[in-house]
Amino acid sequence: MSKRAPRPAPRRDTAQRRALRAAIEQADRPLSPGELLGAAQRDVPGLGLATVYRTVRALVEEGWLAEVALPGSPSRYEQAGKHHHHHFRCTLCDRVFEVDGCPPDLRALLPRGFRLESHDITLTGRCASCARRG
Amino acid sequence: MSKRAPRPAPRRDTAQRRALRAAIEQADRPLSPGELLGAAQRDVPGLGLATVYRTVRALVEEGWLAEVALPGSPSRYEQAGKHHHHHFRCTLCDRVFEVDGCPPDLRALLPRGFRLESHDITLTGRCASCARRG
DNA sequence: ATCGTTGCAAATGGTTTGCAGCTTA
DNA sequence: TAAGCTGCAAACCATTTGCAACGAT
Repeated sequence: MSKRAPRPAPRRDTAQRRALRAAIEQADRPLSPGELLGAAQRDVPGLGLATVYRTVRALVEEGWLAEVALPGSPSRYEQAGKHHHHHFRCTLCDRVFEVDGCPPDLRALLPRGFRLESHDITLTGRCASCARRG
Repeated sequence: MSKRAPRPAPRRDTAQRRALRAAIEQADRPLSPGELLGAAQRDVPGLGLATVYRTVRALVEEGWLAEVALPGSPSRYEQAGKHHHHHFRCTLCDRVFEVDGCPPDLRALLPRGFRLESHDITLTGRCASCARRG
């Protein structure tokens, strides 16, 4: 039998990874790679975008981070393991926020014979601060 | 006052555009640029991908075509003007299908102060033919 | 001293644009 | 003919990868 992917190589504890984990833990919303870069560069000024992508990928594989894929906008990332929820994207500031709750009966929308595995709901509009200003 | 975008330049009726419109009209589901290229090349073998993108954009601006943006997958395109609906993407064949209906009360999910402008729901799983086969 | 990790730059994949020639009107 | 179109190749943007230097263990 073929060998299973043996478990991602052991990880080292570097300043870059510590800074990225901290940025995610301190964020109150999912962050894009660019936002992560900016936040983590406060701790590690030389940090490069490639490292952000590599670390994000490693943290996702590790199960610590979750990708938030959005229609027509680059993915954001948030800590994994939260309860089921969806997202809101502000058309003005382009920030993404978590929203609680989920409509029931989504399975009822399915055409006959289709098998539902998951679903994504993205609300779009103005976040509270942008609604106030504009 | 500044001049409004004056209405997209007049359009010419070319074989490429006829082929693309026909492909969209005959499709029973939203198509990706690649799918459109394949379909339209049956009529216009020399058709290039750049022309597909340019034409798609023109048809969208014209209001005849609608973009179907999806989380983590390139956009598909469908005729505009259909009644409100959402989409299903098959994880096996990667085709996208229209699904009717829409859960009520989405506004109830909004955090306080947020203003809702639109929403997208993407269901994911196996389409009928892929569910059967696998 | 290893060997994973990093930054930089080059490579991707999907999409857009510049340009010279072609075509519609 | 003139302007809009088209195909091709180069440019773009977000993301990934090759590689030599770096640094955690």
